[in-house]
Amino acid sequence: MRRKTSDTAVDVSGSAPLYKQVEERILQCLADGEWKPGEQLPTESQLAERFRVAVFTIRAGISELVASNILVRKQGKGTFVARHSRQRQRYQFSHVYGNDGTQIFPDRTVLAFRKEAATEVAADKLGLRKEDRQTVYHLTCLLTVEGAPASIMDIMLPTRMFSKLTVRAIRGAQENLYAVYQDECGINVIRVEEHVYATAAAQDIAAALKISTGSPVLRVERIAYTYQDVPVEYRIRYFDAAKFHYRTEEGGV
Amino acid sequence: MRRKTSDTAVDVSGSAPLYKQVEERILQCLADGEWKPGEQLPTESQLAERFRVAVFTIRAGISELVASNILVRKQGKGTFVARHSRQRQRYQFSHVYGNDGTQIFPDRTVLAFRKEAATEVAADKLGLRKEDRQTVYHLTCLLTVEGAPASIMDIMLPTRMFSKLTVRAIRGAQENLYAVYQDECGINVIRVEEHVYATAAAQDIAAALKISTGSPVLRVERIAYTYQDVPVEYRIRYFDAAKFHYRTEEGGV
DNA sequence: CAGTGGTCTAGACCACCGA
DNA sequence: CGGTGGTCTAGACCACTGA
Repeated sequence: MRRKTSDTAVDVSGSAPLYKQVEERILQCLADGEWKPGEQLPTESQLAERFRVAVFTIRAGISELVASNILVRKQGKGTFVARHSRQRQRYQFSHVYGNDGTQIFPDRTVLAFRKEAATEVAADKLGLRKEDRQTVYHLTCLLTVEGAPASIMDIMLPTRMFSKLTVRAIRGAQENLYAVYQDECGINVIRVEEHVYATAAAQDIAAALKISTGSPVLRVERIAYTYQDVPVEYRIRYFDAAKFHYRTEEGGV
Repeated sequence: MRRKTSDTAVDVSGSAPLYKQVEERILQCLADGEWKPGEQLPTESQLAERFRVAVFTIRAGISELVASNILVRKQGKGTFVARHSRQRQRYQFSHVYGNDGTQIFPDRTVLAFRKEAATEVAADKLGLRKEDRQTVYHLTCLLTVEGAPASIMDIMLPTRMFSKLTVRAIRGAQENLYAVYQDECGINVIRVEEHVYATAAAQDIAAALKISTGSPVLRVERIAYTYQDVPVEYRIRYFDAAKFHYRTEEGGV
């Protein structure tokens, strides 16, 4: 009598482990918007009852999502959907550092925000199908550090998903843009993929960064994904290579 | 009677959780060389007995080390110290991709291997103290993909740690150099830190890569660490930016 | 104080491995 | 077949939170 067969919750017929199914179910609830960023999930006991498994099994499922920064546990309070908050873990995905080794926290100035037809490349990166209206919001920003230009940034966002986005919200955002995506559009970025290229600065880039044409720049392309691997943002940033580099870490205790 | 006070194994006096202590203890055994790369650890029951905790607690500790790629579990066989094997997970730390999106698996040609005084930079990166003999093995390799030069690589290794290293072993290695470090010198790399710079190719680099002087190159610096954050390798690679880029991923289910 | 997640135990059965 | 890790249960106490 180890398992019950009349579960309304989890499948038992020899498939994946229960805790994996729990994880999957929770992920589905998140994708469906049942629990939105910042909100509290039911307690572990309640989830155990709902899914008809032991608390341990719920914990195992939640643990995987906590490790992925999708949920956060707060002892004594509850389990919550992670936010790209202004304070905590801000710049979670930022890998660009000053060449003196310090992490940078640039200021953002919106240079342009317009709706336009997606370029072929952008449509491809964002997985926009021909059938869809292939329009995107195109945001161009200048990033500065202590007043000096550090980077020029172009962002493409599918208009279909970001219909509620306003330039006002972007301008008002003090920190992470992903917090804006969450708050304004209910879109939760949970994974990013970055490609880093070394190039010589084209004329327009050089002008924006106030460096000479042809000097080395880092080009950082990013595709950001939400649940179920749906791409939501395509971003290109250029950095003056004389001042900045890209840093990663892998492995470790 | 939840815990015993006469443990020979773990500390109970209100400090870290037992499973963290287990993790720490295992890590210490690894650093001490009690279990070497590829070897099998005692079974979970045996460890539970040795550390005087429940199997669950052992599992929790081991799980963290498995997540860090330091141990591997094989169902039905046992738990083993992870190896930088020739087949599985080879190029665990490699983030360089062809610009067409394919991961590269270059061939390695040793151009030079000599013992020399560490430069100031290298001594710094490798944490060599003034009191120590600051000598390093300096390995220079050419990496090629289908015969075409892809990268020039310089590696600095403290001679004190790598006294058993031979150029023969390096030349004979088909795959990952870290497997050589393990097999020949008993040194286990568990973490790497990389810094990626965009630069214009200097004359010697350009010549080695058969590109024109001043064209954009990626410079990838790496510091590799073993247990307890001891740096063991300082590596610099240059790639033709027209053919290669650097790729990372973060987050995700 | 009650309720939450955090840690831990004892014990069960399962899936896989190799002799 | 016995031994390994993989999953799961039921239940306990602890540490933290906020009313």
